[in-house]
Amino acid sequence: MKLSPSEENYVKSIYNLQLKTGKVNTNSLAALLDTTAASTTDMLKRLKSKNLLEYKKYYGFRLNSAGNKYALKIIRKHRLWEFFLVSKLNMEWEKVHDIAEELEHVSSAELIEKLDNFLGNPTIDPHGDPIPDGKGVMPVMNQIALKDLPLKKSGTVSSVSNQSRKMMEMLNHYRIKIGASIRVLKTFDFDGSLQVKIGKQAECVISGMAAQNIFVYDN
Amino acid sequence: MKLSPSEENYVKSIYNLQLKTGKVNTNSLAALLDTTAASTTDMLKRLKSKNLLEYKKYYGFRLNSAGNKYALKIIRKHRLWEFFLVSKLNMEWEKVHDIAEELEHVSSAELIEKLDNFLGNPTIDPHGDPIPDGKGVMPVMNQIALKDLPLKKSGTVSSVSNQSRKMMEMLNHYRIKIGASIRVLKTFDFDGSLQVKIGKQAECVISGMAAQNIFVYDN
DNA sequence: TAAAATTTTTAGATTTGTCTAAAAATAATT
DNA sequence: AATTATTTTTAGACAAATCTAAAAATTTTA
Repeated sequence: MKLSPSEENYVKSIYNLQLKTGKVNTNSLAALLDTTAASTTDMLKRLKSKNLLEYKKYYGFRLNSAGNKYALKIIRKHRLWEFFLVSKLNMEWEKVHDIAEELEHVSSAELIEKLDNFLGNPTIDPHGDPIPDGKGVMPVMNQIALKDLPLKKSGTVSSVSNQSRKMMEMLNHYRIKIGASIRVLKTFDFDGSLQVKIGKQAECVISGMAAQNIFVYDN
Repeated sequence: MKLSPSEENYVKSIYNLQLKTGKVNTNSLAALLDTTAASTTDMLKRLKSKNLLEYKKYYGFRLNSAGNKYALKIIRKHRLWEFFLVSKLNMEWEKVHDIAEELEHVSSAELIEKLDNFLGNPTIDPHGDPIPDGKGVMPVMNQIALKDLPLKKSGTVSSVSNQSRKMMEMLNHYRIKIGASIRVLKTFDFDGSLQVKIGKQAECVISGMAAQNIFVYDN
């Protein structure tokens, strides 16, 4: 079954809200999609009639398994396109989201599987979010603070807890990008700082404070 | 100005019909877009109101310079995406048209310029059609029959006049693909056959009949 | 040139996705 | 528990893009 771009956006947003906050209500969904509660109710009925949603009026709603599957398909497309835009076209990761919002609605399944292969079957997108596989299975990745990554074990930078300009300035200096591989070689108990190796760069030292705010996938 | 996908499809189709047959009328446009004459009239009015079209009812219509420019932008996007699908994702050129029909409506200009660079600024798409440059200028390419290509001069296979299974079988055998580089080394007056070099393959001989039906850009 | 055929346009309806404003149901507060 | 506030749904309208059927204009044919 093929949904319209608009229907797909609702399905995706419901999925995201379910993940993040557990419960979704009409108003929060409307707010996320920058639309009205009335339009949202209309769409909920439509999605129910297409058997993607459990919905009882005034009571609540949530995606059923078909809806979940559909959502994961869109999220997979979105994140693969983001990966493409950053890794192949060298676009900045702050800019790719909006473009991927359009690309994710292109329908060909063959296209997406070939794109996935072309990109080397990545599992994390440029924002550090995991990419579901072709069967819609989200890779389970344990996200931990860099300071808790076992010595010598390599991790993949997944996110930063503090997105301030100062933090960004520092990440920039160390050339730490989301998706970069990182390894802790030594810790200094005196001040909690760590000696790390980032990608193929020369080893360097970062503070415990920084290592507390940088998160990695423990892979 | 940003048009809807539907409006873009009309603009593009008008452009293509103007190129191919010189004159466009409501019915032929409706046929090409697989819609009705009534819908087409509606859209002609819309495009006129957006100043992309000269249109007098019952008299006729054609794109003005803004409409032409817009059409070339869409065609550029379509052909660059086709090139991407074939050259990077290894899709078959018969399959890429429909996917490019969707991709061409993705709006980011930065995306298209970066894609163009990533692909190496190609000038011919996988179907042998020229790709307009970033300013909307169509590369002027002289298309001639392979049999008329001057000796030693290299050309780029642009199209074949006969798309029968038999023709395809032969092209396959010679590994002649659209976009391939080709050079005529010698002609045999006895039967009109030609000795040619295709890409980096070993030299071989093809019949005059074949060379009459294979077209190349004289570059 | 008058009748027939074709092309183009209009009129009115339909679907999708949206909106505002008001009503109904639920939740919070005193 | 009654009132107030919030959330959700309905009712009705609107714009975009489409359709069918009929009318109007143009072209072809006899």
